[in-house]
Amino acid sequence: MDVSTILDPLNDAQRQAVCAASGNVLVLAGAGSGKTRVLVHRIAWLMSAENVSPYGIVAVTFTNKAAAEMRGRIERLLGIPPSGMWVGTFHGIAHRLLRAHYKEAGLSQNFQVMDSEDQLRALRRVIRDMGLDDAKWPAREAQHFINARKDEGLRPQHLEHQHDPFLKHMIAIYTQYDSYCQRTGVVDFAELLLRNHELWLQHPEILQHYQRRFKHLLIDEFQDTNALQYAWVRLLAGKTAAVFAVGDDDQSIYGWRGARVENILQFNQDFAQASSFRLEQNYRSTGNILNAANAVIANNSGRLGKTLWTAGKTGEPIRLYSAFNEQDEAQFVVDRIAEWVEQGGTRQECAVLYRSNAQSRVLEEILIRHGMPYRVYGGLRFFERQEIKDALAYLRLLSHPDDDASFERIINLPPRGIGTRSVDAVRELARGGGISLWRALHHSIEHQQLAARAVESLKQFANHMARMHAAIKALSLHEQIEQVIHDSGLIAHYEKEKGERGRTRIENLQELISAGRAFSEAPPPTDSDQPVDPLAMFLSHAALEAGERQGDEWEDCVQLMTLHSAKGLEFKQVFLCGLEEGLFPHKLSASDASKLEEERRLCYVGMTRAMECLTLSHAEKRRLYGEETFARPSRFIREIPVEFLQEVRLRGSVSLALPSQPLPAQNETGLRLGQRVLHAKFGEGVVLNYEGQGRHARVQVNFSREGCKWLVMEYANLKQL
DNA sequence: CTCGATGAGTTTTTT
DNA sequence: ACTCATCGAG
Repeated sequence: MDVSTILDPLNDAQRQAVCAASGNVLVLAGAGSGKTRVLVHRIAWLMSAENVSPYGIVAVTFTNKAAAEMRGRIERLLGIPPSGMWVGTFHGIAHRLLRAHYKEAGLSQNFQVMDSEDQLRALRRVIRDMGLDDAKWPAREAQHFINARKDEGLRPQHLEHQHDPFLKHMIAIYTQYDSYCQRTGVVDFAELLLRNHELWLQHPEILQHYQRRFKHLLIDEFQDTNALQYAWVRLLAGKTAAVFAVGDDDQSIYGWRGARVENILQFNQDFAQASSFRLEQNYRSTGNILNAANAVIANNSGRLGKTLWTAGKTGEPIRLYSAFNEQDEAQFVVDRIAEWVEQGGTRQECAVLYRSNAQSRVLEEILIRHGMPYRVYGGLRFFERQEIKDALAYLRLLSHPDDDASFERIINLPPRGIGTRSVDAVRELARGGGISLWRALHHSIEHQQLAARAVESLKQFANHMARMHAAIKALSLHEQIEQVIHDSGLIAHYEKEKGERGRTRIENLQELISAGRAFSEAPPPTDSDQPVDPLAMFLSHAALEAGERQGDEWEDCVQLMTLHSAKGLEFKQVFLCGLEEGLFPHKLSASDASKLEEERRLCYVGMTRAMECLTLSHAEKRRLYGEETFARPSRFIREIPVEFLQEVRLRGSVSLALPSQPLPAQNETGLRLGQRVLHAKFGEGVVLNYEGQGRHARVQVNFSREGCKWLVMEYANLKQL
């Protein structure tokens, strides 16, 4: 392949990164600077200029979408599918490895992957079985605790309770939960990675095999890696593989779920002789948008420091609208979109971004009133739907009878006269004998300790499952699914559900059959020498790749989504709504400087989604949790220099008469956000916010001892540290 | 088993 | 204000 095809479309900085001498490379790539492009071209470069076999390359991403996108772009660039190369998510790759080495990893051959909902149900079960009060020990909390520990690579035996009763319980639940998973042959998301990591540590020969094979590791969105993922990369890379990591510290918005930006800083120390490159030329946004975004993010401390620039147009100023309330705000946004469409734009070029999902409702109402089609991202995905999970539970139980969670889900669905009493009896038997519910079911039928009618129902269920098991044995995957959906009685069950809902449920179940057919036509690659059961693979696929959000993609729709889900996307028109203190930055992040910085990065991410036009809005009054709340405009608004802003005023009169009103000046307090200060009485603290000017200026300081306080500058007498 | 009352929680989300 | 899960009564 001609290298000019690879290098010609790149700018200097990109080309330098792509052609960097073989070794560890860190690319700091600002928003819209061609991050994925560099990754893809690097792979092509390795293959053509350095003669690296695709067999020796792994490329890791966070989402299935990103992995699919990358695979597609590699294929387009090379002209052939990159067979032999591993391109996938951390979890997808870990899953593939565990399937190949399930024995050494201590898993059963048909082990199943649990999604978060399954995990929560499992934890509820475990907590109840431990005889704990589930009101006092909420499963959610345990779920967070366990996932966070696993993401740090920690097992219960690594944890110390330090005589803290809370920790003591959490560790006990963690222990019980692990043994529940082991017993029933299920693995949660974090477990995939942790198990894989442990597999490598305990079986150096397996690790060596992969270290010898994979000479090049490429990692996307490196700022989002958590401690375990980082350790996983280090282990796989060993001393010899070359790691090519791409990320942007300014776009780290997942700290709250364990992502560690520090991994970027750590890179140069942990990966020998790493060279780093910066991509700062932006190809997406206008000059005004970039300058404004740069100004906002400049308020964060501890950045690696990048300044985006563009060779493109300055563009229009950023529009700012102060709405009276959230209806007014939504009305404004929808009117601007309507204008855009009138002038020949499309709706799908417009994105309305907000901090929290609850904000979509008012926007939707107004959009509906205008008859303007829209699409809300987020919400349930295909494989997460109730009816789909019901059908999958049948399939899982047939594929893996020890899967207690699936057993519990369908034992009385559709209702078949097996109530809590009977299930409790089966559960008791299972616990006493240390066996699965499925096996306990047969015992309880034989022992006849239950009422005759209950035993009869149990017997019928057991026979029913056995019949289905025999019936689907020789069938192809989609026939198996079809058979089970009908035989299980789920169709009949959901037909009874009245209205639209029942009908869509049935449609979804039909869709599941098609999903099965599509899956058998394009099965994922495997490495196991043993024959793999297509059903087991399909079930893992369903858990690992929950499928698309809602459809309607073909229609020209306005795009509604949270700032988090907008990461990685771009739109000509971006509307950033609800820029109010308390909402964005969110009040739950208000008392912690590092959380505030994450909010600011979120704002930066949102702003840099815009290509041509960015519109900001805030409402003076908003109904929140059923209460009218008044909020000041977000600090992020006044962090934008006024020369890039234009206030939009409606209702005719004022708009032309007054020049755009300057917003509260940049910083009248002489203090920097994040600045450490000393107060005579409250001690040391960090400046979080300020408002007003001159004598009336007030600052918000988070004191390490006294917590958050607003102080009047004139009297506070703060000393800078 | 289904229905309605009651109470808790309500930032962001992928795998 | 609204959703969602759980629980007791019919």
